[in-house]
Amino acid sequence: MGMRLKVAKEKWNGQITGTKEQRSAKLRAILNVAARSFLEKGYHKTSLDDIAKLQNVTKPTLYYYIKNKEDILIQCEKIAMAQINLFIDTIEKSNDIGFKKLQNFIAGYIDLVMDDIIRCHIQHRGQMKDPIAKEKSLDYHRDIEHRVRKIIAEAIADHSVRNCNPTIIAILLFDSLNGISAWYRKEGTVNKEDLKKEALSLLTKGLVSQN
Amino acid sequence: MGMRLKVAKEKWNGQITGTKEQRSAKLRAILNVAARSFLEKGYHKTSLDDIAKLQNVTKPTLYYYIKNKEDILIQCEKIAMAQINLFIDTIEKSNDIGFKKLQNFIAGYIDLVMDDIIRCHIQHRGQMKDPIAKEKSLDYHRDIEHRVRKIIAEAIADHSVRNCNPTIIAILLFDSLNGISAWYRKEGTVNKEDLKKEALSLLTKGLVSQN
DNA sequence: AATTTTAGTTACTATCCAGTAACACTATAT
DNA sequence: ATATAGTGTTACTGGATAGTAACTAAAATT
Repeated sequence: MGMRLKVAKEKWNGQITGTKEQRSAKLRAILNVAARSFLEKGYHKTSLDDIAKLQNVTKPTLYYYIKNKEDILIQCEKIAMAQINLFIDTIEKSNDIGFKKLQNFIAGYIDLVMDDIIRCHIQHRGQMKDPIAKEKSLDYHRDIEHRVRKIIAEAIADHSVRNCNPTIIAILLFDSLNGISAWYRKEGTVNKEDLKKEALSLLTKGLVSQN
Repeated sequence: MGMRLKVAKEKWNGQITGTKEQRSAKLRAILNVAARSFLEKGYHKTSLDDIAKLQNVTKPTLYYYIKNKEDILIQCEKIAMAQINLFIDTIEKSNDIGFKKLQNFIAGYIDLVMDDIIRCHIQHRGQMKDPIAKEKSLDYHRDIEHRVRKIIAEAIADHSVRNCNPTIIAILLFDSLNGISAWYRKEGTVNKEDLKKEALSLLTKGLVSQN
C-alpha cells in the first residue's frame, strides 16, 4: 500500500500512524476543517477549493477521500450520530431516576454541542439535496428525539418530573440545547460551566422564584 | 403614474389599491414568497427566477422592487425587527411584575415566530455577505436580546424571578423560542396552544415535579 | 526490477445563476 | 396627441465553482 509517507506525515498534522489509520485520519482532518468552515462561513459559501487549501492539497485530492461535497455533511452526520447515540446509551443504562437522567442528558449534551463535527451536523441536518440522504438525516434526528421523549415519559411515570407533553418538551429541550451550538465559542465571554449551570436550572427549575 | 392596472390587479392577489400602496404591496408580496421559499429550500437553493416565477413575473422585474438578492433578507429583517421591537414596547409599557412580563413575552413571541417574514429573519440573520449589512443585522439582534435581558434583570430585582444570570438566560430563552421557527408548521401535528402552554411551563416552572 | 496501488497534480468542462442592457407597453399628465 | 414615468420583457454577460480527465510520482507488493 503506497503513499508518500514522509510528506504525508508532515502535512497531515504530523501523526505517525499505520497506513489505514492514516487514511481515515486524513478523512477526519478534511471533515474537521470542512465542518469548521461550514459553521463559520456557511456550507454554500465554503468551496471545495477552500477546504482543499486548508489541508494544503488541491481540490481533486479531496475526491480521493469523499464522494462529493454533500458527502462531507453525510460523513459528519454519521460520526455525530454515533457519538450522540453512544451518549444516550450510557444514560439509559444507568439506574438513576428519570429526572436525574434528564439532568445528566442536559449536562452531557452541552458538552457534545461544543464539538465542531456535532455542531456541523446540528446546523445542517436535513439539508442534503439527495432526497434519500435527506430522509435518512431526518430519520436519524427523529430517532434521537424519540429516545429523549422516552426518557421524559419514564421520568413522568416515576413522578420525578411533573406531568407534561413529552413530545413537545423533547423538541423544546433540543431547541434550547442545539441553539447553543450556533453561538457558543470557546474563546467567547460565556463560561462553559456557567452555561451548564444556567441551562440546567432554567430547564429543571424554570424562571419562577422559589419563594 | 402608469402601470398595467388590470393585469396588475389580477396578478398581484387582486387587491385594488392606490398606486403607492400597490407598489409596496408588490414588494411585500415578493418578500413573502421569497421568505417562504428561503425557509423551505434555503436561501442559496432559491434562485431569483424561482421567486419571480412565484409572482408570475420575470427576474429583471424583481430588480424594480429590490436592490439585489441579499436586499430581500435585509428588507425582511427590517420588517421583522419593527414588529419585534413594537411587541417588546408594549410589554415594557405594562405595569406587570417582571415575571408576568416574561410570561407575556414568551407567549407573544411564539405568536411572532409563526410569521414567515419573522421566521426568515430568525434563520438568516447575520448571514449577509455585505459586511456592513451583516454587522447591522447582528447589532439588531443584540439590541433585542439586550431588551429581554433588562426585563429579566428587572424581574430578578422585584423577586418574581429567581436569581440567575440574565445574559445567559436571555440567550437560552431565544434559543428555545427561535428554535420553534425552524420546525413549526400550521398544518403539523403540534397544536399552537399546546405548544404555548408547554413552553410557558417549561421555561417558568421547569421540568422538576412540584411535590 | 517490474507491477500495482495509493496519493496527488494540472488543466479543463459544464452548469448554475446574479445581475444588466436594451427594448416595449400602458396610463396619466400636459 | 404626445411626452413621460412606471412596469415589464427578452436576451445576454460574467463569475463562481462542482466535478472530471488525464497524467505523474512514490511506495508497497511481487
